[in-house]
Amino acid sequence: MTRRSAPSANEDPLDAEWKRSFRRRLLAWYAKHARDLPWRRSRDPYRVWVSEVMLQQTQVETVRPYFERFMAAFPNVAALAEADEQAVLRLWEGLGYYRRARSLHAAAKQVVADHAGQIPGDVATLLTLAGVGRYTAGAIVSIAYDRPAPILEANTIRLLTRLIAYNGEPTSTAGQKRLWAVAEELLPAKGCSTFNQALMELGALVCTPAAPRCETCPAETLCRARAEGTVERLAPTTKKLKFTDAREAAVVVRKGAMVLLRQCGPDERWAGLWDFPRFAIDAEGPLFAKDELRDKVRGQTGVACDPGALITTIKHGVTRFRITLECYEATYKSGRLNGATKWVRPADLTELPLSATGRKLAKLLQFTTKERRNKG
DNA sequence: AATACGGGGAC
DNA sequence: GTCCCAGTATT
Repeated sequence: MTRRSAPSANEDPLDAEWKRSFRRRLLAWYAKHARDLPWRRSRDPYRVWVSEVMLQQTQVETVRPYFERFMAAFPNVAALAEADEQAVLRLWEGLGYYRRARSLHAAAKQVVADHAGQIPGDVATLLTLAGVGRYTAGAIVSIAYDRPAPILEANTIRLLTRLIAYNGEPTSTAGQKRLWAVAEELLPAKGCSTFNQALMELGALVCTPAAPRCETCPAETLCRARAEGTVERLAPTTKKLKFTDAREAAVVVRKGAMVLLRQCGPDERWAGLWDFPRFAIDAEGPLFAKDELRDKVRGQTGVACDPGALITTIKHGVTRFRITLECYEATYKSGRLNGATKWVRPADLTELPLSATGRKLAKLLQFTTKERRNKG
């Protein structure tokens, strides 16, 4: 185990002149290097809020097109509050973490009902909104309202950890506490909107996880880790997770031109989204799975079917699972649908919000068996 | 303090 | 393949 120097050295108040210098250099750098991002074109609190929620654990380039579409469909908080949740989820499809979309929609209703349609401008009130945590609240207060509120997220955790050469675990409770304090201490009295965005931008473009561009960093001579030569030896700012393999089956039950879909319940993964009947399977391979498929489709939908050929196998990762999804054909035999289940024409699947694998399978259904084979 | 929650980009 | 991403809520 490597001996680290005493953490107490990291707890010292930051030098006032050092802080001024850091702020000045950071802002000068940002003035030159800020990216043109759609959510930076105005400080409308609604736009900032939507962008911040979309950006939670999601990369900027991934969010960009989603943000544009979402704002076109729901240009203000009233429009979002009045929207149908299915429409909101459909626009969120592919972005992941669908609870964000449901929370955002619920919070929009909260804002209309409890705050006269005005997005709150203080952290404490923002924290009462669904899906708004300490980071997002701080981001809205600082970026949209240009008022002092610290932020701490992936980019700035890494940046600040290096800047002060934090020698504990940045992901620990103590580490987070310290880094939030640093974020607050660095915050200028004025210009918090630009400052916080600049902090994140520097983390995203220069103070990167791998191969940070220290030679071009405006804070190079102020950075304690750079001075110590520990930039790439500090404790990681993210936790790694181990994957578990899982085998699942999805079943395309056909009844004439229709296929069977079910809506995921509020307490399961993909809550609110639709998917083909889908479940974990124990049996090995198509020849042995039929009885199990029949039983589980019936249990999940109330419908009896006759399972047939394997259509395709889809591999994908979701949260901590590495899933191998076997997709089977089946024909309807009998039985009535239970609650959240319905028959849908394949062409109409475009209107439903589906999981990524559900969408992949839905797209395949547009083709004949022979065309699918040719696609490999 | 640990875990659940998605999907895709970058290497 | 692995790592990571403008986190939040729940247990």
